[in-house]
Amino acid sequence: MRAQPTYRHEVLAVVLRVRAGHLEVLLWRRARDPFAGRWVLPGGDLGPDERLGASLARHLAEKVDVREIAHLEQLETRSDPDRDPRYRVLATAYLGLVPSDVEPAVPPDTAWQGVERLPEPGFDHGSIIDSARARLRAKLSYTTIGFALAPAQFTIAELREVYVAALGHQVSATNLQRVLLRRGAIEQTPARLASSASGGRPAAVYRFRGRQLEVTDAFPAFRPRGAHHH
Amino acid sequence: MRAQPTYRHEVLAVVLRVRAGHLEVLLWRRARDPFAGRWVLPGGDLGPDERLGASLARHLAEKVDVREIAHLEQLETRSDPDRDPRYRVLATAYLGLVPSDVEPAVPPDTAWQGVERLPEPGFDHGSIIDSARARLRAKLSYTTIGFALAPAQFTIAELREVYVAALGHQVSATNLQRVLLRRGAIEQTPARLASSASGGRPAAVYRFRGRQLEVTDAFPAFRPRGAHHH
DNA sequence: GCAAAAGTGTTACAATTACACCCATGC
DNA sequence: GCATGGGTGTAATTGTAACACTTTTGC
Repeated sequence: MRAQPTYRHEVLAVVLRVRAGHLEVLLWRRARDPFAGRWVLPGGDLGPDERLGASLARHLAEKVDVREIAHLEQLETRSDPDRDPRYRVLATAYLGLVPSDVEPAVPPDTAWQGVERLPEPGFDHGSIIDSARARLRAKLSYTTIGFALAPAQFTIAELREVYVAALGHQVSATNLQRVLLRRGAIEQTPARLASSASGGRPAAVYRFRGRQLEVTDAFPAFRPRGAHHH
Repeated sequence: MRAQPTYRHEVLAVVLRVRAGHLEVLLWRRARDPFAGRWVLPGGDLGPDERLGASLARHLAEKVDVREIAHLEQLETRSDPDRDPRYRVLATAYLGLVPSDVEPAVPPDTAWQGVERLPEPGFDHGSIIDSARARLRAKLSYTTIGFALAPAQFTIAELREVYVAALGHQVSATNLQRVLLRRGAIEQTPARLASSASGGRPAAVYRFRGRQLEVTDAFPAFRPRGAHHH
């Protein structure tokens, strides 16, 4: 039996957050060729006896405080032999989400970049970011994944801003509140926010009821009534 | 710069079909240890300069006629260092679907096994099969993925049997027909089926309008009316 | 005619969107 | 008081489920 070929394997993180109404991705500026000066996803090589998720946490720890990542899930594995011009390396990408109320300190070569009008990233990282955005948009609709982007406490107006930025289309504050309340995803807290200098009714403060991803709207079609879970 | 570690990498296929009202998975009986005599997923090692998808097609070709696989998508990559007791090997799993009207010839060590009461497979393949079933169930609800399980032409009763087997719960033929017609997923053909010996109205024959996966029900919530795409 | 199987009409129901209106605050 | 922003009431709309009824066949 002849020896089997082996391959380098790297992990990449698409870490997203919403800031000032814009969806941003954590990128890192490459110092050397190939793609010197271009922005790329943080990550690094898989270590011996290391799982992919653990490896990602280890590499991300050099860039951000990993405890601030509220949700992490595997996206996909890229295998194009030419995806890195230097050598063959497989890459498994993850999607990570950071709440908008934490401000992770990042090293000088690292920055949050708005995903709209992003300068073309190096390697195949641009299309990986596209995959991550598509996954996020889909999951916002039928899971409680919003908890990972929203601050711990928020008004409906603030939450709306997060959803608008992540979904890329307008969302009505009224309907957002009612859908998430009916599904049991968020709840009102006793707190009230002071109204702004320009007046207006003080906003109620809400929070997500869980810090775990939950599927609230599975199998929308073909489901007999008895199978409901509300 | 020290040499980076490299890893074996294998591809695995969860190929599913519906037969006589049961969801079945294509499995292969291991001849040698570890897990001798246990059923495992077909697949094999990734080759040099080979993409994951191409590698999967190559390995599957030893088991089935690959042209009969109507849909193939990447599922996830497993990285537990102990998932194979012999050595460390990463595995990328794919989901494949075979229409119920093709009868692929399979080698003697390979068989279609009902996913209910499946004898515990070797390695971590049992949990990979679970992932594949979950993915299939979800996508049946909001995409046209049914085309990959259904025969080229079918009656609504036949299509219903496919959906019941894949979803694992009852589906009404009436509602299935209307939902898929309204979404433009299926269409009626001029053909009629002769009624059975026991009589009854002859069934109309339908077919899926496309052979590609299409998302028919994206973003169920938070979507303003203008954003519809029907 | 009668049983069987397929398909349609219709009603009921649930989820969501849209929008008018009311509420609570600062100035 | 009135502008401002937050929240609720409610109607309109859509999509789906349920089920009775009609259609079309074999015997």
